[in-house]
Amino acid sequence: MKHITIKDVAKELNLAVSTISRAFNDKYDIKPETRELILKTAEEMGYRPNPIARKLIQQRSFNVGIVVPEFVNSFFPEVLLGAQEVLHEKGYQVLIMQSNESEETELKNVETLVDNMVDGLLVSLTSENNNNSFYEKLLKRNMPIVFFNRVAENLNTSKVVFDDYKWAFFATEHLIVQGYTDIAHIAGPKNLLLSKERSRGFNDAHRKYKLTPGHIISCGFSMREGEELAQQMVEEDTVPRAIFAASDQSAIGFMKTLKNNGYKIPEDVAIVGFSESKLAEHVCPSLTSVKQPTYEIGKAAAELLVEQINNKGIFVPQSIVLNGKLNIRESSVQITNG
Amino acid sequence: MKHITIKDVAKELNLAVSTISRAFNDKYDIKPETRELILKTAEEMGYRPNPIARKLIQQRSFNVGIVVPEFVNSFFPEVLLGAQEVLHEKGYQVLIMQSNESEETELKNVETLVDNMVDGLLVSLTSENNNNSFYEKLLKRNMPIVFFNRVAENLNTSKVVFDDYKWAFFATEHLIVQGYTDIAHIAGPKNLLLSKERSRGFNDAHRKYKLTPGHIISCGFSMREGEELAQQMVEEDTVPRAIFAASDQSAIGFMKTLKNNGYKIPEDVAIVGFSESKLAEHVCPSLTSVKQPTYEIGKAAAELLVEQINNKGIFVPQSIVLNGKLNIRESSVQITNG
DNA sequence: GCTAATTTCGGAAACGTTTCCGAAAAATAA
DNA sequence: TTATTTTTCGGAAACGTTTCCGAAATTAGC
Repeated sequence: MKHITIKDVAKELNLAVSTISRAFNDKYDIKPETRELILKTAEEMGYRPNPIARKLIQQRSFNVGIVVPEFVNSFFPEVLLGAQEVLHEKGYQVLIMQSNESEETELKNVETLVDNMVDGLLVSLTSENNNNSFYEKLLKRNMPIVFFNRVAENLNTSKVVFDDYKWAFFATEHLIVQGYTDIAHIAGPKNLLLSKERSRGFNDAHRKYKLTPGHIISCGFSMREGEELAQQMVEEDTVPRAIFAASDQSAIGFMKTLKNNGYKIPEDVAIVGFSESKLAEHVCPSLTSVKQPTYEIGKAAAELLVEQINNKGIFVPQSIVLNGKLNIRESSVQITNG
Repeated sequence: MKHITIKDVAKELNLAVSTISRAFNDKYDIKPETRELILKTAEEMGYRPNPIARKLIQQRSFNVGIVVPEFVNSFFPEVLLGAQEVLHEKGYQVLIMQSNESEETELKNVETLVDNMVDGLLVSLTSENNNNSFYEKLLKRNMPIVFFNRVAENLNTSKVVFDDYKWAFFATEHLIVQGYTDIAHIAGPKNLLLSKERSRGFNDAHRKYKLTPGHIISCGFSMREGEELAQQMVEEDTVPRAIFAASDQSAIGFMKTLKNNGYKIPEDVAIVGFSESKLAEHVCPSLTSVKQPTYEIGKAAAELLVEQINNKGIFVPQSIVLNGKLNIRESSVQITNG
């Protein structure tokens, strides 16, 4: 690929490169007519300023990087949509990388993005995450970073999270109110803050009703892991009367295996999930789930980031906590009650 | 963000920058000991060669750009996973952009990527696509591009596609064989080649059994559009006995609206989808669908691309056609037959 | 020990921009 | 008109690399 450069335009018009540059950068020490002329012939020649060279000289790129742990489920893509909208609006291009739930590739992704001089970073941690010294270093060097959804507790920067505690509480309460007392919690990966928060909500809901909380079983977010857990419980005959799962995926996997083993949902066991995946509404029976404001998470995170970028790293870290909604569906409604 | 540069390392060791550069580029005109020394102190100082400067001088980036029309459904993310695997293996970093099914942002995305000096492009067109002169120009300038899944007929470059014709044929045949004769086809967006191929398969399957093909109704890929279509058919009382939809999303939307209007699936109308979304297996009733080899599509496309990159644009365009599988489920099995 | 061949390194140009400084040109003031 | 201010533009340095060319240092050949 041969790129047309500013020099080509300068030669064509018999002007200095600095003049061409001025025409493109809207500086006011250029005569309007020459500016028009330059812009016109540049357009004709197919010239576009090379952002690589621009980055090098300006030390800023108007690119921001986003790192997500995965994107085969619709959750993160939806967040990305929100982030992308505000970032495009403010003139940033968005570079997306995904870590495949591996901390190692997560770090590589961040390094690539930093090396490519992104102006800021939006990141959601992998479930493997347990060492944040890398992020600490970046933050010390004034790299604007905001974490979203899967955040690290001890990092001193802006974050936008969902109110996991509250909605785990409500989801559990929904089961309790319907008369269930034997409720187990399929928790998320241990090192994630959101797993802890959801477990805490689960426990506190029990406390409110003076019940002793049921088992909390740590589990991954995937459907497969939900299936395996269910299989194990079926074999050990320890299937509880109700389940509150930390993800829709594990909830659905769990439900599927239960159905295959002759259990009826919700008659035999009631299930509620978390995160409102696309599946929840369409699964049989449809799955009660907590809906997170995905799009808004992305928007909020992006807005905090541009603020950080504009303030060149001097800022007060903010934490935004967003609200959700419990969508009650078939999988958790007590039918055989009276 | 202050970056540590090659000059800093040179100063620290009292060497010329060119020497430092040699140490990092494995050239053989450097003494092994000094090389070791340089690498060690560079590591200590936290120096990493700036890829921006590198791109500028080398005119290549070891980045490839991928642009997809959307990624809230799992199809494209899965393709991306495959592409990413082979590209990482070959030393490329992957920059992902999504076009939101808008041709305008698709073009902007491609421009951004080109401006950022990606070495090659993997693209899947938006459903709006109807003008490929931009891609033609790029190809003339020797930009390596391979299209996948949603390709343009008239562009002279490598493509990897699914055998849409064949599997649309099989899917339709599956319905015919079970005794259905009144089959409608919910087709995809008109300007997409894959829509035409799927319609052609639909027609030819009818021909094989000497049946006159049913209605072909053009429709988007989304669930909402499937719902709207169904609603309209219900009101006009033109609901056929069987449906072959060009996407799972539209199939599921269609099915949902039908169910809400008292139709029974598959007793009243049989449905088969296309693309094997995550939903197909979990929906009620579960949806018969054609499974595409998403991961393999990504891998094949990526391999063709690196080949093009290595051959610097001098290559013979290849078209790879991949095979699939029909997953037969509840939504299409004729029960009330005897 | 001397020349010749080889290895190892430094200097400088280049990539495509932006930006600073100063000079030329134009506009204004006297 | 001349002097002064303002506008408009050109030249050159800078960003952080790589790469070419040549010079110094080392090794080999005799």
